[in-house]
Amino acid sequence: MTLLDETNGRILTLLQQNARLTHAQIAREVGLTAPSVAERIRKLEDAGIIERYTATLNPQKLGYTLKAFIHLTCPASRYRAVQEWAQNKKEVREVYHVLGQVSLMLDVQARSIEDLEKLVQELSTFGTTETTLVFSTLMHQNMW
Amino acid sequence: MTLLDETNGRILTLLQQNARLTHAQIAREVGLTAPSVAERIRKLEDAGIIERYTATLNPQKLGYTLKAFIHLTCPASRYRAVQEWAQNKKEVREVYHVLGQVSLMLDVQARSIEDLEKLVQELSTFGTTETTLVFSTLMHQNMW
DNA sequence: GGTGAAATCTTCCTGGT
DNA sequence: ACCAGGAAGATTTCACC
Repeated sequence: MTLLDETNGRILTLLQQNARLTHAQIAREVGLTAPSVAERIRKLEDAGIIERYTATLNPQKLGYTLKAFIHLTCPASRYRAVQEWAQNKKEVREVYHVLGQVSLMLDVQARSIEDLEKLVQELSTFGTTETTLVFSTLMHQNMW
Repeated sequence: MTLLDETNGRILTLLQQNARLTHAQIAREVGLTAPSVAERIRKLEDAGIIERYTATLNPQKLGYTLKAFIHLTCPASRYRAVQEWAQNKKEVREVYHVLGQVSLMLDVQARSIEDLEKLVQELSTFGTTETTLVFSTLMHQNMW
């Protein structure tokens, strides 16, 4: 068996849709037994294809009503400082190092416009920022 | 009990770190019994705070060696067409509707530069594009 | 790689405080 | 809201193909 055959593809799709499915439930879907599904999943984990299992929370319900991307242009020597600053901010979801004039891109969420303003102000100490506010997410796709 | 007390916060943190933890394991961590943890999780799900449980796959291991954001400026009347196009593309992870001159922002992955070029070319039929290639992800933060 | 069966653990349900 | 106990079901391990 190759690690990315049809059956494992279906297992990956199922686990992306619901990571708490039991091996028995998955086994029924793909036409195998539970131990055999468990073995396949273990190999996918060992190979690093499955990185982790995570619960996705609803930002709105936690008070984060705004989502934005902040492009930060700053010297590479400040990257570490930005990263350390970001570590303590629940508002910062991800920090990307990107190619081009803009050097860092931050995926952020905020509880209010004032909250967002504060983030941008603090980031301004590192370099120049450009903020793109998100209206809505039109689509989300699974990986497999 | 309020739905977002200290205990539920810890449960949410644990489930974000590993969505496949058993109720018994979580119960040991937070000092409760399994049925009581199960009840709390059920309420968090019902309230929509927990949206879903998902397996996170490693894009690299699936052949997606490139990550990029594509900003697409196009008339609002084309949004639906873009969305339909994106639906059939495994390369497109998310589509955001954003404020400003740029109207849509696509989070994409590609297997090669040629693959990325093809995406950009196809998107060009909807409007003007600007692509930001991602070097690396410096940080990822949990929500709670 | 896969199965089937036994031992162990988890979950689900009920009833009690 | 939480706990305890028991039934039902899931996981894990192992011998076998």
